[in-house]
Amino acid sequence: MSSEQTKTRILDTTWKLLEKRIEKNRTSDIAKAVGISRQALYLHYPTRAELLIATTKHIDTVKKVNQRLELSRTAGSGVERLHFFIKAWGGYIPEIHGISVALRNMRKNDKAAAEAWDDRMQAVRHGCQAAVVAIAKDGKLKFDLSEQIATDILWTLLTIENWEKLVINCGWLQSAYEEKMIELAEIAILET
Amino acid sequence: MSSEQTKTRILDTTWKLLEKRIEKNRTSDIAKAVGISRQALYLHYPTRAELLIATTKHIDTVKKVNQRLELSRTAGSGVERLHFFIKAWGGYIPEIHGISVALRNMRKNDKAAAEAWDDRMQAVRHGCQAAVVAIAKDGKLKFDLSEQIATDILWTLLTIENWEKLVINCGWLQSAYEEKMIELAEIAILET
DNA sequence: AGCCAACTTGACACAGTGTAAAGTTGACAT
DNA sequence: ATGTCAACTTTACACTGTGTCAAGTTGGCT
Repeated sequence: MSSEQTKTRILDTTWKLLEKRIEKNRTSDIAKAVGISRQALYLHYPTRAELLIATTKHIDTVKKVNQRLELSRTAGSGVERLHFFIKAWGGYIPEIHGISVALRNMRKNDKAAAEAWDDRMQAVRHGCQAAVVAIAKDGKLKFDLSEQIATDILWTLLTIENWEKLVINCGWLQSAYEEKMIELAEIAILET
Repeated sequence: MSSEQTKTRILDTTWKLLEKRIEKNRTSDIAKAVGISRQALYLHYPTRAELLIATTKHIDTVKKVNQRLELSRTAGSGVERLHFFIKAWGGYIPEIHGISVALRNMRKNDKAAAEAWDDRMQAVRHGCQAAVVAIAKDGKLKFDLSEQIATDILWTLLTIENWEKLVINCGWLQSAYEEKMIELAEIAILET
């Protein structure tokens, strides 16, 4: 078994494991699920944080997140761009929810995990900002909002935590979440 | 030193400790700060979760949270009630932020902590619901929103996580947070 | 035959929580 | 003044999960 093959198996297994049962996250559980020893796992990913970060990147590659977000870049208007972005990111959240919980839970203890999480959130913020800038260019941004404040609001609305609250706690359908988020984002930052 | 006096000292110290430095949360740190041995701490609060939960209740008592929320109950209109509630709860978040971080961090491992946290969030939800019901009674609720959906939205807007994002991450002033939340809540659930 | 990469087994260090047990101290009751 | 009791101390240890260390196995390649 080549090192690369095993690494891929590890990432796929970690992904699947985190996707369903949120418990049984320990390195020993993951190793068992992959079918290798815990030490072999450490051979490939020296810390739990690195494993989770690699898994996140793996999911991004497989799910082609960049390609999804590409759509919003080609949008004609700022408002259209906002729609595409919310659908792309909002629709991506369910795919990364499992791993995001694991990564988030490590933040308090692990600096590397905290940085990886923050990086990801900054990437989302950039997406929000791009939509806001496009809207401002169209003259559609609410008159009393700076681009920064509008970005703050959009970024806050679109957190994974808010998705969790609405879809998991409140039982909203994914489609309802996406529609409502678009509606809320619009009334929050667009001039009517 | 009577047991009650010591318990109060423990709760006050835990409160102060969590208010500033978020690190140095360990039972040994708390005991040291109180000036007693770690075992004496366990004598009064047998688990960390119980200590944190007791601290939360202690803060509620000292800060008279019920009294604050009372105001919104005496409001004339539904909209007024919404304002009072957002100001009361939104203004309370900074007071409990430290302890809320600690309690939240325990959720994944500790059932008692998870329940205490969820209880608290349910209490907030009830406040949101009461405002929504009052607004609906005035005929001011958005026509396409059920009371439940409106409550979900309000509840989600007013999470501690969103406060953190805006006030801590984005650097908003507390006053800006409160004003913006009132504005957002209004445009999200009120019929214009 | 010899080598090397991928793996295994087993032991152990470390942090933080919680338990157990034996000893100290000071107030208060008789 | 003596005994008792509650509040506390010190010391030691169990447990979980992460990460380290070291020695051994296995199978393919040259």
